[in-house]
Amino acid sequence: MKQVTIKDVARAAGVSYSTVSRAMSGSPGISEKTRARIVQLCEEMNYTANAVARSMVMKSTKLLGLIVTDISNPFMSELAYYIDGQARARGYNIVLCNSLRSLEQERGLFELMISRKVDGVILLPAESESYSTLGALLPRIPTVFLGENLKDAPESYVAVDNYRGAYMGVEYLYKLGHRRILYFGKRRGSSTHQLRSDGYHAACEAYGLTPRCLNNTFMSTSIKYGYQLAQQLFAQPMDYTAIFAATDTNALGIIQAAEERGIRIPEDLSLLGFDNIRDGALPRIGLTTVEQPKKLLASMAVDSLLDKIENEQSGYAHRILTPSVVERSTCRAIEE
Amino acid sequence: MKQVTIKDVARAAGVSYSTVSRAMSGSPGISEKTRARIVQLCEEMNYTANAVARSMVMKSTKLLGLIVTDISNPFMSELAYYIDGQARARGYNIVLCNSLRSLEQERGLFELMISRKVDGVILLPAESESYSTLGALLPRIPTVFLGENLKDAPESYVAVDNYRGAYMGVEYLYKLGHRRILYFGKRRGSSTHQLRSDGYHAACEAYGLTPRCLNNTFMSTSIKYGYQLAQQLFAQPMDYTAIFAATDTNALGIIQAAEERGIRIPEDLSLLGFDNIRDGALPRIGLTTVEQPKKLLASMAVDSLLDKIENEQSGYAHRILTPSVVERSTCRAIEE
DNA sequence: TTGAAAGCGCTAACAA
DNA sequence: TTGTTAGCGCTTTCAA
Repeated sequence: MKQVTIKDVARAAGVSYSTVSRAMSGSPGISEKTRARIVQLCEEMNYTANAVARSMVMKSTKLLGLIVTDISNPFMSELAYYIDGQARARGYNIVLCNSLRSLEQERGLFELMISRKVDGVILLPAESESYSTLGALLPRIPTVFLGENLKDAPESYVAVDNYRGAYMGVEYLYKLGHRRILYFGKRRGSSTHQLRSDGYHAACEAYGLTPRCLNNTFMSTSIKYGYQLAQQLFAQPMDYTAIFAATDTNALGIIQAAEERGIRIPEDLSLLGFDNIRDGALPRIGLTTVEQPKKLLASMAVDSLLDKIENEQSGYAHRILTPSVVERSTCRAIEE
Repeated sequence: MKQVTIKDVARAAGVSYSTVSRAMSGSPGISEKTRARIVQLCEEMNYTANAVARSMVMKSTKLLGLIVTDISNPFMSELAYYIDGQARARGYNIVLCNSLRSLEQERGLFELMISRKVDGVILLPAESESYSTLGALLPRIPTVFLGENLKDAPESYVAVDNYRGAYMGVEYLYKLGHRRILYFGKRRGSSTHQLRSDGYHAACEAYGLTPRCLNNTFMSTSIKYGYQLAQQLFAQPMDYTAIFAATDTNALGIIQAAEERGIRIPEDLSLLGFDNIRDGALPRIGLTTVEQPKKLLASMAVDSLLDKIENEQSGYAHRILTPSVVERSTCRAIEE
């Protein structure tokens, strides 16, 4: 396990170590002959440059921090997949951490990233409060927020237009003939949820519909909580023809509760989700939903961050992507 | 963005920088008074130790490489979640990479990990061939293979007992009354698949059943391929009462094809999976399956690796965990 | 209890 | 074209 260093190679080749460094890094000012000889020798000696030492000198680790709340969540793991691809294509690797949706943990991880000297961090925030919690830490390292809309905060973020997505969702259901649409699962403390809810209300107003909401009173969003909420809901008489779920995970919970209660989707009830997580595409589920373009979100986040890093831009950018409705089989047209 | 270094703090405190270092690292041989004063000053100055410089000196990055084939795969993202948790609890962070199930990529990533000087790597191999492809690289960095069974190779791994799991699966179906069980989706180039298939055959022999197999001829395993394979299968008359799918993803593809064909599960056909990915637990799916204990696999992989690193053990360990059957709703008892 | 100094492995400015 | 040398920010002997 003894590591071969640049010195060992230099000694063996009978040159100085700057020559070896030049040969390896492809810098100019070295004869092709020497370079070839040295590169060859490096192979033979199993020499691999020490990236830590290089980071030290270059003041760049070529590492990006990725802080997510929970990598086992399919929405986040899909984002992570694309982020890694894009980052690697540009010569960076990813240090991954889970904040467990705790502001405290998140802050600790952020400090860790600073001390690890990653070149920048992509943050899928634990809550919309994250921005203020992180406060003084933010200027110390290039950061882009992903997924959460920070409104006009002076910090880079990329997110989908949640307001518009919700608006489009209502529009879609309206055109299918639905007039009584329940909005399901809004959670406090998330600007994403707030915007979606606002979009829903605006669309209702525009189409002359009476808004009706069932909020999520739990701390986070998951299939389980969606299920529990839906159980309460279905205990009451059903005075709506469609449910617009704040997230796909909520929708999945609704499906489960409906199943148990003998409510058929979409025959008795139409269901629309938001996010387009992969599970929604599964057989027997076929969830119709508002899509977040995950690949695009990921690559824009990386590009946005690298712009900041490589061009040392001190400004910030807000990028808002447009969602779209993905039709599958949980919504149907009705005549009322 | 100018970084505050230990020197700045030392200057401000009017002490040498070794004193600051001692104060921060909690080493002995420094008066409580000075320590308190310096710690206080560090806070005020926003000093954060540079982990890269420390790695340089300590010859340890406190970083673990995690190479998976595809983090968006739910089985792997769940493992990654637990791995991060366990690693962080022990003071390490994770550098995540996707090999895209390419041996070539995987090798490149492995070299990258060596050059990044991560303290060790956890590898979810692209293929069973990975072990030999990596060959000469393996001795250069502590590694543990996760998920794939390396038989008696002199390298650490932790995996589930795939042979036994398959055996148990057949046993389970047998007790439900099934006598004609089709094994579905074995893929070449994976020792995991080979062992499961062997277990299936052994159990058939033990119970006097005639083995019957449909192999996956694609390069990898996914819902899509499972679906295509199942389409072919269902074009033929059905002379079996249960399918044992090599993986849950295969099973999900089967469900889809069955759905389209009007084959009811479990009324017309029982279906058993393997892995217990989270999607299987979804409403309307309720896949009965052989479970891999993911949390345990993850923490054993981390512990196994850290043992190797921290105790500088040069040996290796093989850890095989026992799977179990998770009953949900895709299998039923029959009388034949 | 504290300070001085060496050195981790590398890059780059400057000399030769 | 190549070599010499000064750091990068830190930890850790060894002396004081």
